Amino acid sequence: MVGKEISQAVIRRMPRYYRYLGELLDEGVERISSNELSSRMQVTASQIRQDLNNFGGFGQQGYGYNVKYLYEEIGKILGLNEKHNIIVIGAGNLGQALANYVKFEKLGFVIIGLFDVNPALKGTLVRGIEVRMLDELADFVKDHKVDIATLTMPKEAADSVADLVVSLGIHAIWNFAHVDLQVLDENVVVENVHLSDSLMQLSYNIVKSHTKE
Amino acid sequence: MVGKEISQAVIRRMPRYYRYLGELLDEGVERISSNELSSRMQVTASQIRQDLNNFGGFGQQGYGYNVKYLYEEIGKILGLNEKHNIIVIGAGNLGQALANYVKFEKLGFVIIGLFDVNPALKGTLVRGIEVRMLDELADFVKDHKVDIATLTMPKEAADSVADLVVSLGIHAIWNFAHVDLQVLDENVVVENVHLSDSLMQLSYNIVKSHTKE
DNA sequence: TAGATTGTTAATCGATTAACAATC
DNA sequence: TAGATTGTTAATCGATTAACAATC
Repeated sequence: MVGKEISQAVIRRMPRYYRYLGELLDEGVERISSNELSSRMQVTASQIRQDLNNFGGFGQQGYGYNVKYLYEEIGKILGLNEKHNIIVIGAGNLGQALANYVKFEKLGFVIIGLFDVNPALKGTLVRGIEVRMLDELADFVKDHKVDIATLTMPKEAADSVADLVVSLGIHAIWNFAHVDLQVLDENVVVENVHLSDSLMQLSYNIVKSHTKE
Repeated sequence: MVGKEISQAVIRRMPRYYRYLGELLDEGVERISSNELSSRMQVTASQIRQDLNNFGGFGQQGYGYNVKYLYEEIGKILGLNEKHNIIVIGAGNLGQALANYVKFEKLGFVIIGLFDVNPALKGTLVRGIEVRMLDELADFVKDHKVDIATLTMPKEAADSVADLVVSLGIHAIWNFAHVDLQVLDENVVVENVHLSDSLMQLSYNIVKSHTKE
């Protein structure tokens, strides 16, 4: 059954709600109204209520939202109630940086494997994880549950690696390669992080702010 | 003078146009119609024409767009005709990974300095750039033109470092710390890269694709 | 009960798509 | 000139905001 489709605009905001609720929880705040949250987050209270009601009625009239409950519910919506095993393909600087990120693990994303094609890296340890060669991936996937494949290799190689991971049954790709992956399989979800696009957007805004003055 | 405001939705698409036009240029394609580009990029031809016409009439009726010309014009819109000097504050794994990214340099973004507060890192060389201590930043900024400060430190420190760089006259921040920076100065532009938000969005889509089946 | 605040419907605003006159 | 394709206006669609009845 397919529920009513929730727009990407809403989904992009959910992690931010999750973060703010986490902070409130740390501060010991027990309940919060859409109005208070609104002034903290600089979004309208109306949007908060609309966004949340895409997923269910988490609040209570006259009371507001219970912080802990809402935090946990959003966590579930985002799939954070389950562990996700991640592999990183491309053990260069970025791949290693990602493997070293402790924060991800706190959210339930555990990096269990690092792969590369460069024989010089074989066996290198990154945060206790040894770098394997890409041709060992098929065997690795047989022995380990892999939920997400992170791609950090140069763009020229990205499409063929994406094909490989999909053929091995991995259904989620976190793509840092600067291409639009040609993944035809409908069941594969792809999330792109295009760092140079982000830098160009910043650069655009710099130009704009100069012409304003 | 302030021109009509161009929406963020449009600006987010510009780097993608730039990328596709670069590819066409490499392929030796001289001209392209909004229709051909449309089928390559999987967006509507109408949107392409609308987007471009926010910035000017770059095409020619009956002909289409000259690839080289349009590529260069979008480059100018994105500020890529000028070099940008970048410093990275936080010389941990991510900071070092960013400093090692050759791709940015090709786009005119040159990393000229690396800073940290950890004395153990002092003097370490990353791609020929030595890591300096954060208290040397004020002097560094006097001697070097710094266009963009990249923040990769833990979120707890991000706000005070943002204040520091702004007080030193840096007007653009590329923020990787997982907070919404409280920069009050209207003239400072901030671009956020929230990697864990991205991972959570992926995770959401994984959950969704499972419930669909 | 009265007051507060949600959940939800209606109104507005903005972004995308369609259509077509202008023009190369 | 005829054909092609832009630039731009008009129509549609979707997302945000406002309003308010439901209800705790």
